[in-house]
Amino acid sequence: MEAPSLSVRKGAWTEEEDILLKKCIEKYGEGTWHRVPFRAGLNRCRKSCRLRWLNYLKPDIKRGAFADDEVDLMIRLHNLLGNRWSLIAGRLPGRTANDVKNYWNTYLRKKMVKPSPKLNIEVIKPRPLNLSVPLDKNNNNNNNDSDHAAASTPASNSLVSSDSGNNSSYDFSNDNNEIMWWKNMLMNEDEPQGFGNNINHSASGDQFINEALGV
DNA sequence: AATCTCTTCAACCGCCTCCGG
DNA sequence: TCCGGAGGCGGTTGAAGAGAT
Repeated sequence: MEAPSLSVRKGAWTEEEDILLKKCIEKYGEGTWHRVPFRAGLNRCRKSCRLRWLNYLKPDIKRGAFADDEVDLMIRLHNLLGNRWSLIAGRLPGRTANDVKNYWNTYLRKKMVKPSPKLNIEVIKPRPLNLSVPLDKNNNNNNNDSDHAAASTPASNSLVSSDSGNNSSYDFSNDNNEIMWWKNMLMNEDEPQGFGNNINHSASGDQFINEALGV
């Protein structure tokens, strides 16, 4: 619960507040959000500070319209994960969960007027598949198929290659299982039987992600 | 030009999970 | 083991701008 401090400020952030928050994060780093309002001299709650930073002020945030390949990837991930916006955003470098959620609710939900049986997903429990095909770092196993655009896009590069840049997505370079799982999922998303067979539906997506991230 | 309606997206709210004491 | 605080997430709201009438 928030400390019922005398009238914590709400609503739109001012430029001045943004500057204060930015300076504070630059100085102390992210985290310990409960201390941020005090450190920054802001009359805002910790959640508001965190949200403002993550959704707007963070330097690597990508602004502007979603590219076709980002949308394609988003749809595929949504088919796999459901409304797990933070997980989806984690695979879209520079995009925030809020961006993804807003985009989905604004544009894509309209298109999915009635959820097809395929979209009526029970959230799968992602886990690495045992693929015998070695993963080519250039992802050339199936890249002749235009429908697999996601696998050759900058966004998805973070899925299949070492992503040592400063974006916030997970660096999969040390986890071939993770790489292969995602690769397989994205490529076979049109063929439910393609990924359903080897999946243990007893675990949760979170569990998988945690395992994959080694947490 | 004025008013109404729709769209967009930043921000808030409430809940859940995790972790340390 | 229990409890409280902090972090994080998804759903929802509402203000502002754009477009339509």
